[in-house]
Amino acid sequence: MGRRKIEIEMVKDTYTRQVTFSKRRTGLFKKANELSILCGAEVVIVVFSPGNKPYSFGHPGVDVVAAKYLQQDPKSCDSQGDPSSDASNMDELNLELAEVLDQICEGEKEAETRDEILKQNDMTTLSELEELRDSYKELQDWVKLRLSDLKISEYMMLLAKEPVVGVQAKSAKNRNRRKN
Amino acid sequence: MGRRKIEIEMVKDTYTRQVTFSKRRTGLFKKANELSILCGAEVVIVVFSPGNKPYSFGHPGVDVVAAKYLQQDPKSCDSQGDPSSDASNMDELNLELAEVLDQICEGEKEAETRDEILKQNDMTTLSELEELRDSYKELQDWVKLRLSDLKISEYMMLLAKEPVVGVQAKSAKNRNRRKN
DNA sequence: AACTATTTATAAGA
DNA sequence: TTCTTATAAATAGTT
Repeated sequence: MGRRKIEIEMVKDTYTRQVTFSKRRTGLFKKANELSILCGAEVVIVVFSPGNKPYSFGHPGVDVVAAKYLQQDPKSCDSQGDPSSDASNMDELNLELAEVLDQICEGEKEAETRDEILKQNDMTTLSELEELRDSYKELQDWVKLRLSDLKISEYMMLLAKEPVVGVQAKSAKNRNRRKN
Repeated sequence: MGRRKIEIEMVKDTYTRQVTFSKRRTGLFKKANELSILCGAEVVIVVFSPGNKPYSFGHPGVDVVAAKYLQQDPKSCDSQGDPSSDASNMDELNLELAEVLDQICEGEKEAETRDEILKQNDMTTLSELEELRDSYKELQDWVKLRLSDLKISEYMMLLAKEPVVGVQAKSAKNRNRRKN
């Protein structure tokens, strides 16, 4: 949308890239603001500049949006990546969070199914006992795996920055992944 | 940018508002994608439609960018659209998250303890069976509770441009979905 | 879902 | 960085 048409690819010149970022970030936030007003929509944006500086936009208060987001069923969330060209790779990345949440929901359902089975059986034979033990261990493994993933990918980075009383040392121990 | 100029204010007609939302959300995500490619920037967007459906965009990935954002010094973040932010409360958020993390670690340790016990016993008596069952159910409950916390923590971090007071470790109560 | 008259965003230049 | 402006891109109203 300027004097010349440009290809959508990394701007090579550093200076030009900075300028482009500033202009387009401004434009993006403006669009977000208009969207929220025109449609009564709630929007949150977080952007990192090429120089790794963070910028954010939020309307209305982020906490309000957060509260709402928490009440959604993860499966109902649409997630979009590159709207035009080679989107396949990015769509995958976009769906990361949703997939994790999906797994969580599935795991919950599985656990309840097992629970139901337990209620209906008398569990007096040894074979059943072993089945139970297997389920139990399976559940444990699932918990450990999921916990490790989430902790490492989300929590540790948070805690790394600003020291949190008492927890850092403890969590550091558990940081070692249990070998997959 | 259309046949006529419009004022930036809530579109009154419901249908028109829906259409406008769809068009503009698409445009917003496209712009975000272009920004990320042109400038090598990282972007995360979360939007709620007027019908309260959530949509999200993220490059390279929602969780990655969110985690990175939280690494930053809150005070260095530019914020637009909601100027009423105060980074000093970030500590509180961190503390809440720390509590959750703490509980997770403890629970994990408990689980491992149980695992050890299981390995050392032969589990042939009925009483032991019942113990196992109790442990199993306890673990399940723990998972359900902890999972809720994780979800909340995750989202809070995603959306935590502003410190959100009270990432309750007990908010699991409010999260009764999947009831079968 | 398409179409297009206009408005809006912005690339290059200053 | 800020402004100017020619041009590309987005989109409001229409079909």
